[in-house]
Amino acid sequence: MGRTRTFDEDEVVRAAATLFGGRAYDGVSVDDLVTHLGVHRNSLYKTFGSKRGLYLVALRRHLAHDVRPLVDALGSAPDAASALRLITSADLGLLLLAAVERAPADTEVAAEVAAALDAVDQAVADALGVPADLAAALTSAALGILLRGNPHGVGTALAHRLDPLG
Amino acid sequence: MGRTRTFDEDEVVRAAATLFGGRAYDGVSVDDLVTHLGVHRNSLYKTFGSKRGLYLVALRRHLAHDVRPLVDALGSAPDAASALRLITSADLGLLLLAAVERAPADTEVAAEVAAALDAVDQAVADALGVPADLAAALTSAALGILLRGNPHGVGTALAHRLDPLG
DNA sequence: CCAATTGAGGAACGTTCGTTCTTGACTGAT
DNA sequence: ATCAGTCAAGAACGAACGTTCCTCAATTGG
Repeated sequence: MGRTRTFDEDEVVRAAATLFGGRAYDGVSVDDLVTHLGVHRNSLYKTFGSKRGLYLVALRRHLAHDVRPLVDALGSAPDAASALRLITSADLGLLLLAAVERAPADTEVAAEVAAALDAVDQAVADALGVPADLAAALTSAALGILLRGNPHGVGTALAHRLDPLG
Repeated sequence: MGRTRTFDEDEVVRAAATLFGGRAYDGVSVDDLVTHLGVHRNSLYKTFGSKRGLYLVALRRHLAHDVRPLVDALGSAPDAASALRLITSADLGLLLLAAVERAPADTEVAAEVAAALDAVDQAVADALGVPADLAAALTSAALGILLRGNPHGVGTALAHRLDPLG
């Protein structure tokens, strides 16, 4: 039944997530994808429908493979400092970029991002036993630290001050 | 000596900053700029050299008109909660977008953004008398809250918990 | 071994991008 | 009144974009 594939679909999605996590959506061209992903144009469109289709799949993979484990780990965070450390040491580049750049222009992306962040908030709230708004604040703070590349372990500095919160 | 301008240069730059603050750099076309700014293509290129030239001027205007006043106000912030409130209620859309989306691809943007954030960090550190890394953490936290649109006054929730810091 | 199906390969599509060119209208100084 | 200089107006440029089409190679079921 037809020729066998020479590319691994999950591998392609993973590489796409890396590319999209590194620069803006419009900064990654289909040529870039074809070149770096080891998949042919035709196969890309046959498999994912469009550039946006591949982006959505890559985003969902990022959420499933990078954010979900973080949420699970947060479930057993003993205090705010630990939670902050967990988030700030996670690889959330694509989520961040999606939130700032794509969500305002793509409601489907916005929904995925909001759901993912809500899950993180919930995990923080449950683990620390703090109100929802404070949990959201902690998540936001961690994202802000990630945004700046967590210079000089800045996350740790805040974490120490937040310990009494737990 | 020549025809008089029919557009106000500062008005154009201000409108450009608004546009660039609302969506990604590549999401704002020159056509968009020409349409919304009341300046003609030719004048745009004559005045700013290129789309990127206009972007840089708009970014610098944003830093001078929106970030600088924030830094000044932070100078007399009595405690961490006040500082956080000041930052989270500022209009920093373009700075945020520039930091996440443009800085990785444009070293000049990266330099402007880094300098601006450093100035905020410094103001926070001076006003509160806290170490540099903690000040940077506070700035980062505020940026993270802005990133999520400060839902339900989340900034305030964190601010109350940070009061003992001041 | 042939027919049917699916992927690979690459050229080509129309559109939109940022930028430039050409033309004409307006202004101030000579 | 004229001339040089600036701006407005919009057509037009080549390049790059996302997408589609066509042809050939490879694989499986009859």
